[in-house]
Amino acid sequence: MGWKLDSDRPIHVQLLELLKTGIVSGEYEPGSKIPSVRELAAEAGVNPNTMQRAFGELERLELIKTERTTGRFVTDDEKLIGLIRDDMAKGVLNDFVRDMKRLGFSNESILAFVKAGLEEE
Amino acid sequence: MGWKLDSDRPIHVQLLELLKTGIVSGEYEPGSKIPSVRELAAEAGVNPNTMQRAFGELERLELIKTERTTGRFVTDDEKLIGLIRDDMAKGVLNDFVRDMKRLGFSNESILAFVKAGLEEE
Amino acid sequence: MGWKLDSDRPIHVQLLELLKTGIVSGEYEPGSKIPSVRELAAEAGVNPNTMQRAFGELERLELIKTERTTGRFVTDDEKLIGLIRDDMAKGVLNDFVRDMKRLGFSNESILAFVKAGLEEE
Amino acid sequence: MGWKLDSDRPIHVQLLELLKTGIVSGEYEPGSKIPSVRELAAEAGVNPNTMQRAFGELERLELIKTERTTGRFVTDDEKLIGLIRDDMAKGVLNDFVRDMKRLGFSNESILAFVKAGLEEE
DNA sequence: GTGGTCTAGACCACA
DNA sequence: GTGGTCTAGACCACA
Repeated sequence: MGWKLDSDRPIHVQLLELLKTGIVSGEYEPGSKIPSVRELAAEAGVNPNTMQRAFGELERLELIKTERTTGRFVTDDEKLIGLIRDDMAKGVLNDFVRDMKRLGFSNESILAFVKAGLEEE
Repeated sequence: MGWKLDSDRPIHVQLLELLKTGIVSGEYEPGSKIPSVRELAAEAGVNPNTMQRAFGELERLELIKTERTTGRFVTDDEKLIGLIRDDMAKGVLNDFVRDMKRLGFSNESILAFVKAGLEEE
Repeated sequence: MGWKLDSDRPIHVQLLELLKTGIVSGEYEPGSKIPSVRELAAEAGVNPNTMQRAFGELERLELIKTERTTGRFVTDDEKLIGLIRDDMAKGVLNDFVRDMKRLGFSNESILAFVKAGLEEE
Repeated sequence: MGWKLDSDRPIHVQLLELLKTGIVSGEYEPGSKIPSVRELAAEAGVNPNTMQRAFGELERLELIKTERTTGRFVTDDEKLIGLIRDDMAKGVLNDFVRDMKRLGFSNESILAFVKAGLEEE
């Protein structure tokens, strides 16, 4: 997990973003145990309270479940994970399309450009 | 021209980006006159020196030509404009692909996702 | 380093010229550290910003490399240094030949004159 | 005659330089009549007094002679003209050699460089 | 009016 | 300490 934080947006929002990405990308597998708040806070170099806040938001999204005494676990509801993944992807896609249109690209040329770019790799 | 600046990256870099976008998107037409440094600086809410710096960089890219006492003009080299447009687009695409892969998308699924997203509009 | 500046040409251009000369002549050795902007600015009696601008241009020529927080270093690409030295020499030669021709000298007489002048020393 | 003047050195010195060059280069032929002060002053865009001063210095060098009622004439002493020409050339050469040495050139390499440069034309 | 230059001085990140 | 950025404001040449 790369904990690259900037000073622009609230830290807890950035942590949430990173944790969500970790889960939807499969880095933290469905049903698996997540490291403790203290541990992750130390890793990311933030105050445990801030990391705790990000976890609270993760929990509200039902991406993690807390089981007293044993710790926190990634949800095993893979459908939910998929939905959130698609939601995040939609955000990324929207930004991408917006930027391409600013550069004067049409829908068709965007698609062609992506196709060409992916084949090229 | 929307002059949305953040405090993250140097302002002159952001101004350069916006001006480049304005040119490659055709908002500033090839061969046309560009508003004066003072005018644009006031519009963007920055110091004229900072805007001037962005212009210096634009000029090094040969996207504009300066005529003392009359002002600055967008290059009429449309081929060059096209090249730079493609270059910027490549940057945008790379960021997009990188973010999508972080979310666990494969090349194929990225393409499908883009396709679906564009048709949906 | 003699910092003789006139009021004829932009100071930053003159500084660039002097720094380039310092590098191609070997006064600043390949790979060696260059004094800080503030130091050189004080030495030359100019504003640090102006010296910084000259450095920016030096860097664009790739004659120096900047390492944040440690300082700037002369490139160790001796081939490049040689190329730029020859380039500057060509400029000096052209001016010389132009002036001699204005005085009515032919190519042959210029060569003879240089030869005589150099032997004389 | 190109009357390019800068604001750095005294105007009359620059005028003298230009007139001397005109004579030693043969543009103003030995023994020929020179245009009037008024005329030349107008051409160069300077005050006639300033041009007059330059002429006074030219006269002191005996490069021109004034004949009352008929006007001013370039000297017909071609030997003198030659001496002054060489004197000016020496100045030009000295500056050239100084600049080349600053660039790290030795006497031998200067000569070779001049030779190569002249042949190349 | 236009662009170009320069200074003085503040403030930032990084190590 | 290092380099990098930005502002405010003055002044210049040119047409």
